[in-house]
Amino acid sequence: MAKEVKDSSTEEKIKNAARVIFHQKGFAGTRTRDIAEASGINLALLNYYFRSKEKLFDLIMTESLEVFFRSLHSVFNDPTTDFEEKIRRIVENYIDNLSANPNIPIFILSELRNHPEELIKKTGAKKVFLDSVFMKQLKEEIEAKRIKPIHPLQFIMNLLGMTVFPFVASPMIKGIGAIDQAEFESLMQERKTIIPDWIKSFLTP
Amino acid sequence: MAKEVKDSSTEEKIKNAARVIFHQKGFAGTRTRDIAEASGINLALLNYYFRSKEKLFDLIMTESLEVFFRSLHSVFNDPTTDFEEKIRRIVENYIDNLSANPNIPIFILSELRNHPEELIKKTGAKKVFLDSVFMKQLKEEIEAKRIKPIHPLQFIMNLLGMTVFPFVASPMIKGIGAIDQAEFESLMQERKTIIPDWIKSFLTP
DNA sequence: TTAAGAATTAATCAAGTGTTTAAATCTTTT
DNA sequence: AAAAGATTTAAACACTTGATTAATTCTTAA
Repeated sequence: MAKEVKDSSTEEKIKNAARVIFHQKGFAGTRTRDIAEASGINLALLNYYFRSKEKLFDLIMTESLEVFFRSLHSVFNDPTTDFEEKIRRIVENYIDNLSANPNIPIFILSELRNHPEELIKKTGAKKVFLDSVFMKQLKEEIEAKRIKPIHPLQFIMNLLGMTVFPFVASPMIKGIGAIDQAEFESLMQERKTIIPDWIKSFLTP
Repeated sequence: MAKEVKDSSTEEKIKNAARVIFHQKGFAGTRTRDIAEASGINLALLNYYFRSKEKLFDLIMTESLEVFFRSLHSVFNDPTTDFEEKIRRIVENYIDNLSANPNIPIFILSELRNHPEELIKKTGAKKVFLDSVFMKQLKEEIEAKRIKPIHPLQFIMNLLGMTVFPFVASPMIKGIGAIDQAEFESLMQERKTIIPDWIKSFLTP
């Protein structure tokens, strides 16, 4: 009956440390001893609670995919918002999520090279993106000639590129711009409003 | 005096195999035995020619940074091309380079999280980007009110985001779009012309 | 209170990993 | 052709790493 205590102490401590380190160094770069040390627990407890490094990793990865994809599902499929409004919400939602978890994109994308198929399947990415209300609305807007014709994937690449890439490349951005974390974050906040503006301007006929 | 032979056989074989595997799996995920096997050489030869896994890695990383950054230096600083022309050339140059070396961006960016400072310094990124003729021209265009005002870093993030991100996220793009490598490449070719169009459209006042 | 189960610990194991060694083979020079 | 040097090889070494074990401490239920 130590379930409640467990969830909020040892088990959770391990998971939190694991998330930070996995996000920073990836699966191969992370040693179970690092996780144990960072969470202040005995090495054996990692296997006691999670069976193996890989099981723990899968847990963190599933959670991370949830943050990266699932939070968008509702926005993409909200029937009550129009196309423009969805763009604003997607960008804002993403930038908020990634500001709180800045290492998630590079973590997911770099692990993705090792197991592309299964991870993609896990996300249900196709459902979330291409089969969404958002994409239907994009096509409608194009048919109604309210926006310029564009391949849906080209559009998604622009949207994600402009929104996600700065987080993937943040050390590089900070380096070439000679700015610190605070300035970087402020630029990201600014992007919440200007990315939708840019998108609108290259979509309008 | 076997120097000529050496460069074109064993040493080069190791380097080529190392490049492929490092690009795919990163430093931590690569085992020297994998490199040896992939290049068909005895394990000890890796240390015979390159001293250590880390020295070999540094060599590959330096080369990769060269591809990723230095090829742009001349384009960024060409005084004979105007602002618009430079955008076209940068995008085309990048897409050509990355089509030939699609794993370089995710490789560099994921290794970058471990050693941000030194790697950034190695690239001379600030010189290549912010202090370039290209950025001077951007400021001139803004002052002359020929384009909308924009923070140089915001501009660079859009340019790189739209150009580089698809390569970083290619497994994801292919997954969510249900397309194969050939279709992906064709989309990338298309982007060579449409990215400059998009940029132009959101820069014009 | 005490027995039973859960949680924690230090020590250890077995496999994996980067590297080295010493001998063998090949190449070049005289 | 023989000596000297470069290259290659199989084997081993030293260390790391994920995982397990067996004992100990803590917690809970009767």
